[in-house]
Amino acid sequence: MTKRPQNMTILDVARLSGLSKSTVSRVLSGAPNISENAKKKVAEIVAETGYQRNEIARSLRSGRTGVVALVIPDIANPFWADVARGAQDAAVNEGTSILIFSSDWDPVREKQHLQALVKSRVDGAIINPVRDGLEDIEQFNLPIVLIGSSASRFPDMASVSSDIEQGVALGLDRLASSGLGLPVFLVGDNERSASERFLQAVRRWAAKRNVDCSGLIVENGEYNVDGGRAALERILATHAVPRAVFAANDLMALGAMQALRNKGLSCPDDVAVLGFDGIAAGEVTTPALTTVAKPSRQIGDEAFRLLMQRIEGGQGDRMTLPCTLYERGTLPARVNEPQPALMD
Amino acid sequence: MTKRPQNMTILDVARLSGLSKSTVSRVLSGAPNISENAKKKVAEIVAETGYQRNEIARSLRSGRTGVVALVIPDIANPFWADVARGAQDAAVNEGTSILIFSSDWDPVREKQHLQALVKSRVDGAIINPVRDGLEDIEQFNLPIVLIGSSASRFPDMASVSSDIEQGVALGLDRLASSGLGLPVFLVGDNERSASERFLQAVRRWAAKRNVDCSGLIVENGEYNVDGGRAALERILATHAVPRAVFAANDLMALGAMQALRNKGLSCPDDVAVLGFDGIAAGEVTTPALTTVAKPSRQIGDEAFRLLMQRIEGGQGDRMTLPCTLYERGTLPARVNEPQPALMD
DNA sequence: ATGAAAGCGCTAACAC
DNA sequence: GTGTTAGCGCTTTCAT
Repeated sequence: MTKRPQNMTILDVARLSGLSKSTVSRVLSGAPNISENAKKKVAEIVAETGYQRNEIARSLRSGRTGVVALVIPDIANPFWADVARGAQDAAVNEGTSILIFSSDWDPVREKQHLQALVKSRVDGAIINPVRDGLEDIEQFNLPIVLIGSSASRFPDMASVSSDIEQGVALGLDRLASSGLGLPVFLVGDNERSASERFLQAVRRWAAKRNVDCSGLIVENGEYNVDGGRAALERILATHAVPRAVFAANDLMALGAMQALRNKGLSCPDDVAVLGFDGIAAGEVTTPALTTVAKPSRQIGDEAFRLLMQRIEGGQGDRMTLPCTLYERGTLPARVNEPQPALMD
Repeated sequence: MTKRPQNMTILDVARLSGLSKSTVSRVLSGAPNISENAKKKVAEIVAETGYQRNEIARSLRSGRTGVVALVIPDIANPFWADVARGAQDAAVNEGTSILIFSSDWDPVREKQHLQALVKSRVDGAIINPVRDGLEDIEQFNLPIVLIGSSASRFPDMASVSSDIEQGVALGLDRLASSGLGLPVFLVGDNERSASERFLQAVRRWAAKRNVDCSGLIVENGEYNVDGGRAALERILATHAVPRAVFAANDLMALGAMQALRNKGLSCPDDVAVLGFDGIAAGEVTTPALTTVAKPSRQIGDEAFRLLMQRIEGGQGDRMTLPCTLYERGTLPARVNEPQPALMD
């Protein structure tokens, strides 16, 4: 009966192999200048006993834990789950684990998480800040990569975000190509800065295309299906039926479709709906949701890579990934020539 | 300019407060028999410097990391994301962090994760095993709580799962109450044991209700929307159009709805569809998916609690949570009296 | 009530 | 190439 691997220390391996602690340690970390004999001996003992290095002790010396944190608003939201998946996949190959924190759009919760995270001594963190409260974390000079639209507010930090401006233009041009005018807009209200950036992109697009956007109809709502439904219902109650709805995220777009159905309005014949995210749930509705897709997995993937660079002492820059259009069934066919893409 | 909290040690606090290392440590861990003066002094210094205990060093001594692992097939699958959310919420309150591993239905991946997890010296793990390979982990006598249907294969381990048998009966009774006969079944094939349990429950129900189930039509498919669509398409190609489809999970049920639509079949008038999971995406389809819902968040929540009990040295038992029916739009109205519930 | 000292399991100088 | 030794930051006897 050999010792439980759990309780074996490097000292036991040393004794069993007739070598010293340090030599065993060297073999285990693949240091150069080790005799074949030592390597073999250690390998034997390890195989025999199932010994595993205690990573905690290693961490204590090296200061690195092999764990990074991912702080997102809601793991149960498909978009964020996809981002997590991307980061996760990238991390596995590096032998790194990911600690996921859902802040649930709650700044207090987020703060708790941030504290928990520096306490856990993670090597770095990928963060989508709910609000602007990054001050607490900045002082710990922990390697950080920002994701999402708040990146623009911290110009000196590494970040990866999707190109909202390009995405909005993509969507608005597509709407225009169906001969629809400016749509009404549904934006989330627990992601203020994201909404602002979205609307700003709309105005910029209008300016470039010489479209009058003085009478923009915008409704806020919670960042979920019910929020989208309620938001469109409010618009329907107070305005003429719009020709098109552009939601700043897919969940709200799905809600908008429900609101239309409830009113007996047909989509896309009466009202066109355009989403923003590209979540899988948009494929299963009738009609399927046409949407501007953010590269969610890629965002997670690139953010992780950037973070690793930063951890390794590199600079890690800012990255903007383009959006693409998932053409499905909630827009009418095109009637105009597609516009040339907007360039800055 | 005070020292960076990151580099401050308990020794610095000791020096600054004129106390000894040990006393400071005692104050910090709330030990009894400390003078008010010492408490005050330490509190001051901590407030002043922002000192934080190094959890890694603590872990090294105490053997506990304050981190638990959650191993699930796919974080991007809404059902599992919900489970994760439940566990997460429970963990926050306990000051515990959760390491999430997606095995992607891949036993090799899972094995990697399991190793990574014992290396990280987590305090315990909540696991939904892809296949039967739990041998590797059992030897580490790490506190473990199983979730999902495989729990039944490890009768001596703590577990929480949903009551498949009751859920299946619930669904089948509901189908029967609409005057529909036995449905065709769509089950996932990368979750063998779950599928078996599901079908077994079907047979048990048939026996209890005196229904002939000799000619059961069952089709396997990947555990996702496309898998469900393809599976039903295969059935449609080789059999008469069934009156009802019962999918072992919601994603496949959604796929089934797509297959029907593609064939020009109406749901629920031509074919009824019943799902199993209760994911949010089922609410947004037209018609919305009627489904037997597993208590996903609660599963995560209870699993975490059980795990904590086990970590604290308790036994932690086995727990089975009932399913409920989300009555939505993919079944025709009831025509028969509801059957009395099945009892064992 | 507090201090001194001995480790937790490992790595990294520093010797030889 | 390998062994010796001194910590990493903390908790916990054991004294006092």
